[in-house]
Amino acid sequence: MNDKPRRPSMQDVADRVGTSKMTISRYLRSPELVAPATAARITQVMAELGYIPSRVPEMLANDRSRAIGVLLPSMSNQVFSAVAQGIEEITFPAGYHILYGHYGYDMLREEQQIEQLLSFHIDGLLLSESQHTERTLKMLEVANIPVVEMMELPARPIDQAVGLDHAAAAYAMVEAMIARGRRHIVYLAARLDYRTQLREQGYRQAMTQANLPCQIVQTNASSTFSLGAQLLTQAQRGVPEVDGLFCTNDDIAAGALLAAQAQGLQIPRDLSIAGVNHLDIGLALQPQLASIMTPRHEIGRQSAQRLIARINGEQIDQAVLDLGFELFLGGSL
Amino acid sequence: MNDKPRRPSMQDVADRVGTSKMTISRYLRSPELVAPATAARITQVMAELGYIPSRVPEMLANDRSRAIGVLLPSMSNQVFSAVAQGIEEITFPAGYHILYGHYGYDMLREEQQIEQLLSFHIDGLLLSESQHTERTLKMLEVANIPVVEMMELPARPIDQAVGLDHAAAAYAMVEAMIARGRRHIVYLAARLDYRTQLREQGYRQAMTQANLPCQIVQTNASSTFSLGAQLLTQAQRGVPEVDGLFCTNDDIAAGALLAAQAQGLQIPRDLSIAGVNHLDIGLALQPQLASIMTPRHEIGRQSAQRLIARINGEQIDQAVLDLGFELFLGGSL
DNA sequence: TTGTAAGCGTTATCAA
DNA sequence: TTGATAACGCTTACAA
Repeated sequence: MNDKPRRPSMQDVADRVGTSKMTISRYLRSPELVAPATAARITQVMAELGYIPSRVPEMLANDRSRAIGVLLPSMSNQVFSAVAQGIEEITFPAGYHILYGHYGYDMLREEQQIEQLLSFHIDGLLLSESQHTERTLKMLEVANIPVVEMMELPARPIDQAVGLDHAAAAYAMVEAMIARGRRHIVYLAARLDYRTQLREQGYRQAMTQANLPCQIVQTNASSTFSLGAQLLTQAQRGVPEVDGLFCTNDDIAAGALLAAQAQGLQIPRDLSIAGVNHLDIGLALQPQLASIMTPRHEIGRQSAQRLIARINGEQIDQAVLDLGFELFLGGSL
Repeated sequence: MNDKPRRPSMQDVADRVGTSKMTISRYLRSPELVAPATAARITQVMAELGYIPSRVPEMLANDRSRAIGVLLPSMSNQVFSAVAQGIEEITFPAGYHILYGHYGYDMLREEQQIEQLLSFHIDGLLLSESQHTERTLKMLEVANIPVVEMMELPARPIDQAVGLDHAAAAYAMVEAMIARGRRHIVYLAARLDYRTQLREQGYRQAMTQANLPCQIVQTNASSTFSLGAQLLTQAQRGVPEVDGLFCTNDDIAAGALLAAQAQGLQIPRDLSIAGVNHLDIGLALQPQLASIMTPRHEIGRQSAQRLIARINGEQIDQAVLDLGFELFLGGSL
């Protein structure tokens, strides 16, 4: 009942040219092996028909798709769009197509997405997380494709990892706040993913080391500017003497800063505020927001580079690559 | 030379179970047709091997992938992540996998991405733009798959369109500013995509109708908060008496608002500011940012619904669906 | 309840 | 310089 016309195939091109499909195939990979006259006819017919080669047979025959799966936690995170840009700077010239998926910071959805991507026979996989379900690990083991876990530095990576030490970064920032005389620093945490937890470790370590009490305000809600305002209020209620906020990201930090200013507080005189990732919003604020600068673009590039190297069968020297971080102190400390 | 072990196939499962692969295939589609004992063995072996079915043969045999391509302009735009969420609310229960691509607001990259997606035999395509290259149109015609153009209301859609009237929305907002006594309203435009141009039309129409001069400050740079600050400065230089800013999006508007406040200006007393999309940042500002509320989530849902209907061979009643908009006046007018 | 054979679009291999 | 054939993993149609 479905008499939908099929898209033109290599055979259709061959028929019109008056040759076998093998000649068309050959022309596409090594045009110099085809007689110039034939080649000319082929180009013409392909344009006429709007022929687009199918990658599907290659997937079937060689288990190779020239596609790389990339799983991002969200589709509206500037950090990960920078990672994606870094990835494509490497993969595009190398002739790979990227299949993106997102999983909303949810291990189970990550698992489903990986299953989907594997059913498309991807040649390699870039993940934005270092925590996975059992079944994810099993699937990746069986699929036997190169994998790079981005962002963190897992003790035992699936295959390779490229990232930075989030606990150390948090530690450094909180230490800088303490050095400026802040004593009642509260950690504002949202969307309790693993990186948020790592930052909590760094925060706790810095505070404990300075003999200061740890005060954490957290929620599972996802980060927004408004949430930053809410968390500020909660912090002030729980810790009236609060004089510093270390926020798990810049959205929370910016929201808290704007809300504090709306209350009439002077930043940083009355309250120090720091975020993570050094996004553009921090530069638009007055004072500029202190934040941790993360090498996200380079994480994307290095991850893609190392993934493609492994796809090509090269050995890896070191399984985990630490790309470090820097502090931007701005004017809010 | 490449003795990489292949991923387990249906045949591998069959061998271990001691049956033919047909029985495995049958078990996967209609378990009730397989003897319970056999079924039990199959489940067990599939788990042992970590078997994941390949969609590739189906693509080859039936030209059907159960995958839908979605092209977004960027991977860090909250508007489009809401669209994507709306899409998946429909496609996930319907059993479709989404293949995302992004094209950086560039028609040529859109063309390349479409070619890639078609090579994966997608069953349908959702686009975020209504302007395309000639070759894109040709490819889509030949591919003969359903297409929905999201966001705008093209006069002659490729197939179907779901969106809103951006010119009318801009007109309404500028009219509201004029009604509040603003006379020197400048349009701040960044990333000169088609929607930015449509908004310019609306702006011009409202200003002309009120016998006011049109003043436009534009740049091809992509929107950031800092850019909003820069464009404000440019506007002030070009139009010293400026008393209103209509901005092509909330990022620009928020950046301009913060910069204006840093200059000591009172919003809205000295300057009215409005944006587009009603993002969370606008609610965190003081005063809250006037903005155009766009039904992006619903655009995603409706687009997906209508695409799947067409994939299933249903007829379309109306080719273009207008989902409207509302104004949020906030406190910045 | 289970099995056999053919075919989807392309390329590697071998032959002409 | 070009062509014939087999193979990739799975499903449909048919047979047992």
